[in-house]
Amino acid sequence: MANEREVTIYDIARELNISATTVSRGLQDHPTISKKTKKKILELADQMGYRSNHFARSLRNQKTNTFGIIVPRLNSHFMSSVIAGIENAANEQGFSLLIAQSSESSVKEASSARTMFDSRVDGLLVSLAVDTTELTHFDNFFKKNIPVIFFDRVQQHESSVNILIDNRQAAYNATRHLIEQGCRKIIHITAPAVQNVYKDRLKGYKEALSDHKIKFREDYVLITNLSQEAGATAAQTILQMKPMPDGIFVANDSCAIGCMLAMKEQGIRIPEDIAFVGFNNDPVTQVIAPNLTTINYSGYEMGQVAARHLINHVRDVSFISSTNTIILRSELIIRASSLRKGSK
Amino acid sequence: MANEREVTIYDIARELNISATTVSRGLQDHPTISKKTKKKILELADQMGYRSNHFARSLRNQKTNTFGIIVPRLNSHFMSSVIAGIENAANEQGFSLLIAQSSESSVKEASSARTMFDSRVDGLLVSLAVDTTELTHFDNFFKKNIPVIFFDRVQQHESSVNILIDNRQAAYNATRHLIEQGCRKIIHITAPAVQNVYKDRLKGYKEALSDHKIKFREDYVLITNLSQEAGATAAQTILQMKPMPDGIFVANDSCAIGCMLAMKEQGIRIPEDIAFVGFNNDPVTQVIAPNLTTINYSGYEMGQVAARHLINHVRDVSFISSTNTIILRSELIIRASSLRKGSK
DNA sequence: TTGAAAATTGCAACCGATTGTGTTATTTAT
DNA sequence: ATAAATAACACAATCGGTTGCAATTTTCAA
Repeated sequence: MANEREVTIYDIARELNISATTVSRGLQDHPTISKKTKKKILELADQMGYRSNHFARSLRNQKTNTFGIIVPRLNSHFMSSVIAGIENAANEQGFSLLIAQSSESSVKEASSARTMFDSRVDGLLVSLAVDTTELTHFDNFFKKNIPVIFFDRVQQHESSVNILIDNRQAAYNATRHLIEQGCRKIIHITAPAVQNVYKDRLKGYKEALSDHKIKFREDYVLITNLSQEAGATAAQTILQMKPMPDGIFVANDSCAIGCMLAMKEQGIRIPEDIAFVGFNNDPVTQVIAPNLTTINYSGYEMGQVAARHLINHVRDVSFISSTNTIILRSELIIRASSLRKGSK
Repeated sequence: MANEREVTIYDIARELNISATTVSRGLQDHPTISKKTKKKILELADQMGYRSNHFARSLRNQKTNTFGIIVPRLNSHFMSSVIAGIENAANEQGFSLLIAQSSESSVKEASSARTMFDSRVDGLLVSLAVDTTELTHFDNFFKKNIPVIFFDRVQQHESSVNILIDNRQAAYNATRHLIEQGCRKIIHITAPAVQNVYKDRLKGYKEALSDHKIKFREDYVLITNLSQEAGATAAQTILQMKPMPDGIFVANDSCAIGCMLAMKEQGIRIPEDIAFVGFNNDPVTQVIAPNLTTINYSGYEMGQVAARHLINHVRDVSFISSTNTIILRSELIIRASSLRKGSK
């Protein structure tokens, strides 16, 4: 079972009695090679089982045909949808993916970025860790003009594109929905306003309140890490408030779930006592009783859009990088957790 | 913002008035280079911001320092844990990861394998798609002696290693638990016995029945695709059985959940009317009411073990490949979905 | 038939790192 | 002090493909 040597363009050239140059050009469909020669090359290449050597090509071209992806975690429905979308668009165009997770740590994020940089990826797709406050660890990329696209959890940077939803509007709709269901004392559970995902959601929440003449209360905003456990902890805090709040808008589903479970355990009725709205439309929202009202948006699509944009950017040198932000659609999905009988 | 040229070993060599050979060897900590020279090289390299060129090195070494991973889906808690584990072990040793998902299609799996092959990964970690019946699409790897490790969803192959849990035993324990809870008419919902994960679970189920003098009934085994929707469909089938079964062992959690939800909707009480046991210990098992009894095993660990094994295999030429199968620990976690009051 | 434009194809350098072999400098032994 | 052994480093070929420019062949109008 000895390793047979790989077939190279030189082997093909020798066989055909032409130069490696011609083979190389023939394989690339270069216009100066005659159709006849091209055909011969292609056929023989196929027959001999030729496969191009990425490294030789990358070494010469200074291009890798690989994108790096850095996400906080892989294990959410949303993120794996995004990756599926990216994969779909990237594979279609012959790009490979190098994937890393930051585990919500900006330190790990920086180290992954470094790895990606050293791997010479042609572009980077990033959703930021929750504690990432600045983007200096991407400076390498910016300096070398390697395109970086941020999605979902983004931050403004002059030389990169952001792809996300209108978090302010989505949060506004969520909050307004709670208000329309008769809620007046509405809690907002979210993460530190470092990421503007959360900043914007808070803004939307505030605006909805204000538009309905409900006074914003600082103590109604609970800052957590949005984990399921954090939801349970928040529940304890909320249950001790007097008077008891009657609505909760949580900035993600799993935290909302944690909160709901803890409340249910205390005998709180949902939505009668407290109505809930989450964010992301994770499948678990349809497992919990009552089903969780939430904001839905397509990770798959976001991934596709991000990848396609990146591909365009890489392919087209003259790509007009005036695009700064791309906003995708999102919608409120109303389920039992927020539907109060006898309301309005 | 012009792209500055990369620093190469030649630049370092010129600066230090030594040869590139020495720089290369110095960087590799080669024994024939004096400590003094090494130190100088390392320092200057660092100072000049040198980073080694993967491609040049790969081209020369015929090694990529990259592993390929192919999994059915990324969006399960289990799989993302596995990947986290792999990432942890691989990064530690300086390996990069190329990740692809087969979406449970052996066709996509084959195409991903091809991509990985063309990318010249040094090794492959695979969890098979549910409909993969043969491994010919990995022949390329086998032929070239590129190590392939299968995990969780495995198939026997003379030249590859399998890493998994004892599915037969786990299923046996799950079924025995149901029997001990007083169940006598126990359904098993699973996938086609193409993957021996499912074959073994079925075997364990049968053995537990037989050991407790319960007759195995062919019609109590429901073959599905194990999706949540399939669980709901299965529920309808089961509800029409007379007499009604009193226990269900499902080969994964999300299908179990789908089934439970559909049953609850029909007013079936769990576990009083029907007891449930799932498989995987997905977080959602602790969201559903009642919480789902399930089989727990660590994806993270499985990933680490798989990656470490692969690294050893790649590093050590003389690695004794007598290892064929590695079995990891698993355990039954008993929760409310199967705990019947008043039973034994 | 001839000369020039157009169409094809080849030469050779280059991308950056690695390594077998040879060379020079330094020790050690005699 | 001199031969022999050892340490430290350099030469040059190699991995496989790409590309500017030159060389050759074909085509076609005059």
